[in-house]
Amino acid sequence: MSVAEQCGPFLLSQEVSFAELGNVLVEWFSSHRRDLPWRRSYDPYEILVSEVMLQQTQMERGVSYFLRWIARFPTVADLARADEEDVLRLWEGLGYYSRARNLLRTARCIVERHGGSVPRTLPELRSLPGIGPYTAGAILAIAWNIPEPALDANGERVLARLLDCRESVRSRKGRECLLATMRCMTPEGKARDFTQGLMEFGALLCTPRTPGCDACPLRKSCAALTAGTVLLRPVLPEKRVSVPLSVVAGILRRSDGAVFLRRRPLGGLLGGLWEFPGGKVEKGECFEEALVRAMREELGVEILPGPLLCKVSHGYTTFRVSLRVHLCLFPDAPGQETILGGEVLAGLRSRAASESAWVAPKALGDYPLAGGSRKAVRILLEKGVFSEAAEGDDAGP
DNA sequence: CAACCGTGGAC
DNA sequence: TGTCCAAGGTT
Repeated sequence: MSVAEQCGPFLLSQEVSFAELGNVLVEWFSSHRRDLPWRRSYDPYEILVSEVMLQQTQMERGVSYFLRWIARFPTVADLARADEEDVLRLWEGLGYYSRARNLLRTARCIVERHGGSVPRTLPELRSLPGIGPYTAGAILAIAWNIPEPALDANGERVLARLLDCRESVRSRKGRECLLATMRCMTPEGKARDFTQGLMEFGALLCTPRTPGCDACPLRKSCAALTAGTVLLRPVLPEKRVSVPLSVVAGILRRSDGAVFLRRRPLGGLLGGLWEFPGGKVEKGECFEEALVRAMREELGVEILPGPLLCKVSHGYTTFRVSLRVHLCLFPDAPGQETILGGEVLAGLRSRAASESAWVAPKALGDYPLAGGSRKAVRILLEKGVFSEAAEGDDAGP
């Protein structure tokens, strides 16, 4: 009990032990568990994929991506043989793209260093790229039924409310307190169902805004409910303000109808994804001026700003982007704005090298696109912007 | 420890 | 429409 006293007034009714509360959650899970594809066989590779895929991702989206992924890469060995391009294509739209590249690296490590089977120890799992404390614990508990605590945002919320924990869940003290509580609560031999049950409970009943306290099997033991602080738990860090940002992108069209895409550098924001060229609108600039400058600085081409094709808004963690997509015109080819001259074409090739491609509109779906460009493509295809010119050959990556 | 890395659903 | 938030990890 000293564990809980460290982070809040501990009001748990004295007759009930943590272990018994753990069993209550296991019991609750047995009758409320959702039927998820990886809960059929608890295949360790499938657990690995699902855990990485569902990091910071909502369940419903995760399931559809998971099914597609398993159909394409049924085993670790299949994934280890894959191209990064294929992997990113299957991940497109899920966000946090380093997860996809790390998952591919992890599969290759498992094949090379562990004979193709997912490790069963904490140090081995933690040494794999993209596997942190949560995911390592989740794999041990869910795939192997080994009692290692795996605390995600759902579990943090449930336990912080149960204890009425006043410490921030980001602080070491708060975290240690909740982890210790989770260890105490894990029923003997039931790590798999308890770990999933705690998360499922947080996702379905003990939700952030509208928790179902009336129907909660832990209500008599919940310190936050007694104290009236349920909606104040867990204590989360303050949000940073989201900064508005104006961005412009240009559509370069070749005479055969193909459009120009470039690939973002690996490692940074949206690393490895494709997008229309362009850049930030600096202070004092209008969108058209920024477009001309960006195309000159980044591709070395002189263009005239063409008509506005669409506007897109797109939010990121720390900023929100207002994107405008313009057609690019060429001063040397009046009246032939969709045709790039041979010199311009050669210049583009030498500047952009392998990190760019001319893509037929119908082949745009073959490229993993960054969020803004993906939204723009959807709009432009709906508007029929690309349907005027004849479609040329697919200029693949 | 703080900052960074995406996206879409809920309200 | 805007804000909050999610089955986190890395640097």
